[in-house]
Amino acid sequence: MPELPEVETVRRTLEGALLGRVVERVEHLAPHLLWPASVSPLEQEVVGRPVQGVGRRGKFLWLELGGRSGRTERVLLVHLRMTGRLLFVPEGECWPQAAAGQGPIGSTAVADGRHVHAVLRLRGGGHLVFHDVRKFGRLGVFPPEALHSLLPTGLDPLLDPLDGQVLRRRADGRRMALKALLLRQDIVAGVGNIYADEVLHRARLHPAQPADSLSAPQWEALATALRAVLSEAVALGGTTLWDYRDARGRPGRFGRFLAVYGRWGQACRHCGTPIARTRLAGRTTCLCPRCQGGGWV
DNA sequence: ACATATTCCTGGGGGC
DNA sequence: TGCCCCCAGGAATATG
Repeated sequence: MPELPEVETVRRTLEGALLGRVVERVEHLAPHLLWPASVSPLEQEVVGRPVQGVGRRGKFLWLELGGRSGRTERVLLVHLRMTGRLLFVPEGECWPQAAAGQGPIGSTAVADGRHVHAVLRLRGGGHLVFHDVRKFGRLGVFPPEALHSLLPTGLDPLLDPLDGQVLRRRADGRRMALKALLLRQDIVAGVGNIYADEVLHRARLHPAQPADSLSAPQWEALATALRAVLSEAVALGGTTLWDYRDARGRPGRFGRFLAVYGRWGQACRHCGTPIARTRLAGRTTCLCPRCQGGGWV
């Protein structure tokens, strides 16, 4: 599922493909896709505007759309949630095939274009396609000054300065389990279920450990693990377990370096102990009982 | 103020 | 083979 590294990979792919391109037409727009607060009608708000930039914060992604003033006059804000894909389809390719992606995983059941919920046709050829099997993804147009109120307030580990002290201040004495803390977008923005488990394993911290029980070195280890794991994942184009594809239909390559997520029953790469699976904060949670020991439930 | 449950949605897998 | 049920989860919302 797209978390920070996957969204950042999509952002980079789109930046390379869309800068300077002008939206010519909007097609196949499904009403359920729209954020209720989106400026409408969407087509009127985006047509004729050039893409001036592609931004990201946490798991949110946006296209900066220009206008007569030369400045960014609108943003097209996107959240992919569980199975959303933003796909750039160059001139000459057709979008149902591009949505299917390549490779062995997730390449079935989406080849017919059933799950395409919006298409932005670009002047001079090519499309931007929003594809989403589970329809959780959202998209909307907003004035750029509205962006700050829509984005998550948490620290983005790859955009904001982050160390142990900053993280501890953000946690603000909360007693909640570390896993639940990492999933909160108003504390750390961009971490989802996979990277929460990976980061905690890297930091040698138990997912159930209460946040208010961490020592200063443990906060430091957590901050370091957040920056390290997320940037390593970005460098490999993110993780594809099932559905994720970048904006050119390519799967991520970080999956084979996962330490714990999806590896229950297999040996911990660090100590050989079988990886355990449990349920925490309502989520499947994977950990090494030895590396991340400490007696927490 | 915190924690847990529910909702949205579909495809895939297990069980019978 | 074909049902039925459950599971996966990001984030908003509701309830305890």
